[in-house]
Amino acid sequence: MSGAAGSAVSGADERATPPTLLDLSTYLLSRTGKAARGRLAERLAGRGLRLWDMAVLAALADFGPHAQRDLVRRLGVDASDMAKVADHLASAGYVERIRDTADRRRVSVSITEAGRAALAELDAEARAVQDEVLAPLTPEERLTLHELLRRVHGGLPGAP
Amino acid sequence: MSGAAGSAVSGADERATPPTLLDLSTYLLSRTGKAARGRLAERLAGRGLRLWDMAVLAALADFGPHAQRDLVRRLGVDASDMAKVADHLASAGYVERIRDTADRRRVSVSITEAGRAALAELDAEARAVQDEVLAPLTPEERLTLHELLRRVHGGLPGAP
DNA sequence: AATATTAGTGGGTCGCCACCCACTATAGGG
DNA sequence: CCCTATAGTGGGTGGCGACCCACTAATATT
Repeated sequence: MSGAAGSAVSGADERATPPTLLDLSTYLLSRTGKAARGRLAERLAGRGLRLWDMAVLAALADFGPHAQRDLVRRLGVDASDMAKVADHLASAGYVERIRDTADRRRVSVSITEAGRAALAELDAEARAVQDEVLAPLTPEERLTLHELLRRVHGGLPGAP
Repeated sequence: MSGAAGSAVSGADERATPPTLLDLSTYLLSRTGKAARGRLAERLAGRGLRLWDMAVLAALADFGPHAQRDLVRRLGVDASDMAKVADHLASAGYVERIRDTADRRRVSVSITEAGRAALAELDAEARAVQDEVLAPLTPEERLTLHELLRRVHGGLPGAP
């Protein structure tokens, strides 16, 4: 090959990301976020679960039983999709659905012991992913990052 | 409603995100990243472009002409998809494709003036999104975040 | 009692993304 | 030359996430 035609690209940094992109926090956020999401999703998939499943379990564990419509509001999912997630979690034995006796249209969803156990494991998985992804940072830096991200997250539509 | 059935959820924080999730940097990263990605994609779509188009333009602007296979290696896309992106960019007049005379299998892709102009605009869009998403942070904090993300990004597979 | 509203379900669409395969054209090594 | 490898292309697949609509059951409204 040698010098060959008009193709530049010296060869050393053949795989380097364009600085134009690296200078964009937007890009970095999107890229690292995707990596985090992807890896977590992969691990959850190993257990037959998806990200929404974990979110629902977390909501139930943190705030107690919800009517499905409340889960919908809290998590911002489509009601129809929520029904499917609830169905899936129920068939896995992680949540229990019972008709609300006061308003029989409603279905109250609550987490089971198995669900709590599963959530604990999912949480561990998430932290493992975190350790992978944030490997280049010191513990203090991770804290800093976490706090900054929390503020950014708080500014997004759908979180006070 | 009153006490009613098992439904807890006091009512005030009905839309709050579960702390179990908020405590995970993984989650925050994924969430904020998705927001950034989504908004940028939305803006690019307004110009008939996608994220990969921008990445390719950036690579060409930053490193000069590439054979398609080099773009594939640098950006980690599938060769087949790269062909489509190149095709799309060419038909928009943002890149020029010429057969490499030395190795006629190769197609050398280079950015055009129109392409550079477009990239500049895309960059501006990206920065606008950045301002939106990072609104809660001070300029110094944004810098800190950027640096941390850069380090994290550097640790991901595909960037030395 | 008639009507409107709400909760949950089932079913389907659409766009995106990543991936894979078959195929052509060219190049290079024995 | 023959055979293998490489560059690019076209076409197609499968998963996923978001969304939307039609429908039932139950509740509120008047």
